[in-house]
Amino acid sequence: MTRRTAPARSGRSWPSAASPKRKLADPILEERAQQLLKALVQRYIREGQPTGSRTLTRESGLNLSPATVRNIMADLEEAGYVRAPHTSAGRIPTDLGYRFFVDSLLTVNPLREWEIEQLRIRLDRGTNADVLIDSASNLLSGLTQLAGVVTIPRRHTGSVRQLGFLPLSERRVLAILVVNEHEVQNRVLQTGRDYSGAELEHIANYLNAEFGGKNIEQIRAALLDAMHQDRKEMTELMSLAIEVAQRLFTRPEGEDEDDDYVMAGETNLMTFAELSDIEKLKQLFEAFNHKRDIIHLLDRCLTADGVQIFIGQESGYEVFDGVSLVTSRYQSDDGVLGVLGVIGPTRMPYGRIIPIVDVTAKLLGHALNPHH
Amino acid sequence: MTRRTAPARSGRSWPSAASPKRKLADPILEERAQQLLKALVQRYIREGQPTGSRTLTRESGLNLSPATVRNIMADLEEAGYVRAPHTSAGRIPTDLGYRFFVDSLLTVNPLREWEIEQLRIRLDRGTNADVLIDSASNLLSGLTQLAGVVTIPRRHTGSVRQLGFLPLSERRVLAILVVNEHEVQNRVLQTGRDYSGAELEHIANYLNAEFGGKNIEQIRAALLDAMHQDRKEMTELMSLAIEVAQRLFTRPEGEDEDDDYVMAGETNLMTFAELSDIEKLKQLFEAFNHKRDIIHLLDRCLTADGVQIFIGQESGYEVFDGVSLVTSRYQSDDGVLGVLGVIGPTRMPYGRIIPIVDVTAKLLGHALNPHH
DNA sequence: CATTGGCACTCTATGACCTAGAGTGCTAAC
DNA sequence: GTTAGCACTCTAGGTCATAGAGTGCCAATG
Repeated sequence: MTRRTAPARSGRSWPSAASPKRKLADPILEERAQQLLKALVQRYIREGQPTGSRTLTRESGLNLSPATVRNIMADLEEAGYVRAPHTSAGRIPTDLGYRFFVDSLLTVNPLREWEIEQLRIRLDRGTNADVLIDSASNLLSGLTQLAGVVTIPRRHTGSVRQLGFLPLSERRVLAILVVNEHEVQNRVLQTGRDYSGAELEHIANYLNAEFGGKNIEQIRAALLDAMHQDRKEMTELMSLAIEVAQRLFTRPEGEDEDDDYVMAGETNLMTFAELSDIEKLKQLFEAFNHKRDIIHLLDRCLTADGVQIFIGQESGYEVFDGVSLVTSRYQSDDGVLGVLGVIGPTRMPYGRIIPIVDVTAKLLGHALNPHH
Repeated sequence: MTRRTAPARSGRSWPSAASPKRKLADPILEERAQQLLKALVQRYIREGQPTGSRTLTRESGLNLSPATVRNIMADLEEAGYVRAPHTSAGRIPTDLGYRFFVDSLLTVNPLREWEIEQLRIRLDRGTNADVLIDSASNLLSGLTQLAGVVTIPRRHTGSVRQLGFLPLSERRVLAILVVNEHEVQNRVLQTGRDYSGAELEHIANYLNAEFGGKNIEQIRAALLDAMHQDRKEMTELMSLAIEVAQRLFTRPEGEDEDDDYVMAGETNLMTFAELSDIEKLKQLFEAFNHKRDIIHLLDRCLTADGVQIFIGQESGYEVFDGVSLVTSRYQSDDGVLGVLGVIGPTRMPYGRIIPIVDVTAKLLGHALNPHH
């Protein structure tokens, strides 16, 4: 199991030095406090209800009286790890409590070999990329009974395999770009003058020879170079080709935001008590539809390897109150392709979710490897 | 305003002959009953609460005592047009009541000229079809504060403008199909043997000459014809071309269901009291995600012109309990393209919704006309 | 001096009970 | 055929009492 890494902005650690008032500095007490916190979080994830000191003594395995537990809980509350919904309820974890739990207390249950095998079968190489993305998101949602989300790989990471043109009408040419073996992109170019079929074919040949196998970033760089060369040194064909390629690889205006994601199982979230507030639920679903914020959030996970977790409002978005996100980026041999993950109530079984996300990311990345 | 037509299976009319027990046969009473039903439905759409006899006397404009109204209401209840949630609440309309209301009692408020103008601006010709579809669905949802839905035009209605091939690797050829001026389809063909670029170009030329301008249905028919001709009579080129075209226009297996729709504003439905039952809401949203049933329902609207209305479970789907659908098909000069509409609680202001759907359908159809 | 038993206190959830109000159905009078 | 009157029903909402869970604090303890 890969080590879980905390998102950059919230990489908090247990405040052993920053003891708020009294005993938490004592290593023994601290150990006990951790055990209790662990028991509390686990139980809350299971039952969804506040837990009192009496129950906790039983559950934690520690040999302590309820009174002692009460003292410790008071400390934990002061430190911000737990809170009481009202005076005479038990305690429940805060976001900070969950954070400490997933960073330091969590024991992960790895998937069984046959479960991985199941996943592997359903994420088979050689299937169309779009279908794979869909499958992955459905698998995530199906296995976890939460919402699954997978970002669609960015276009410009793929390498161009082939390039062709098709004259449409005067001054309009359809450019076809085959990326990554299977993926096809089309773009209609308005040209300054007519091009004959033969001309287009020559241009295509030239560009294929020049740029075949490179990825779009590289091609852009090469084009920039070519621009700065003296036109005199080029054949007419070359400069024509460069001009066309320029139009082709310069992203049209509004289209720079081609990021998108696929989500499945959102409806699973409707059954959770913590989201039964319909207004909140509505706002969450609106965020899903809006996509921009979610994309932004997911993009933040592109930088770090391994499984990452956003707990509640840590993400910075209000709608994520009570909601957590477990993600991992997925990558093929060509590099990072995107991010996938699971969205659910903060009270989710992390020990099960994390390996699912982890393995799915790896298998999806593998399945998207360019064929040889 | 176009006349609203009832869906085929529910084209009920007022049972003037089938009077259940007593006075409904009397034309005067019938008239009054209708007026009362109208007042009841209108008020319920506005207020969302059961209405009693006293209120109804005031609201209906009729000069009757509450006691008389009570009698009439009892008749209407027996006939199935209204019902009482409990003994001492007022009455609310049943699905049947709504049906009669929209078929015979409804007065539609046409849109103001400037409202139409607004719509026209936002559904401008010359925009990309996908963007238009999105806009339409957003407009529907925005204007009505309900969920807007637009089916994506079926592929095979468009006419093929151009056709080209791009050799990928040995035995794999990318076929490019330009349909309807702007829309591009790609398909990878696994071929039995290698084809040279020149061969492919010849084939493309032949097929373009043969099939350019025809729509996909026509092409399939032509291909079927060609199949039955004696092979001996064809040049090798022709038979090659036919073979390739066969593969190209024969829809791959699982892909026959390429129907799809775009929905916007589903979240608007979450605020309605009649859907506050979270389990029901969940099922409805699952139906939206599932798509198949919804598509099937929308497809039923393809056959009839004008605005159509499905009220509650009339549609035959349980999830539509308490939910109605107002639709219209939209069409360009080339024929019917698809269906659009609004989904909302049965208690929706039909008088406003109907013209919105009607006008949007017309404008969208117009905007999707092939350019000249 | 950390731990614990004891105790007073607080807060919630639940159910019983009551009442006001809205609306009905029926009957008898008009 | 219509209506006034009346007994009846049902709900929404409020009050009240109670049981139960859990706390915080204090004084006792090993």
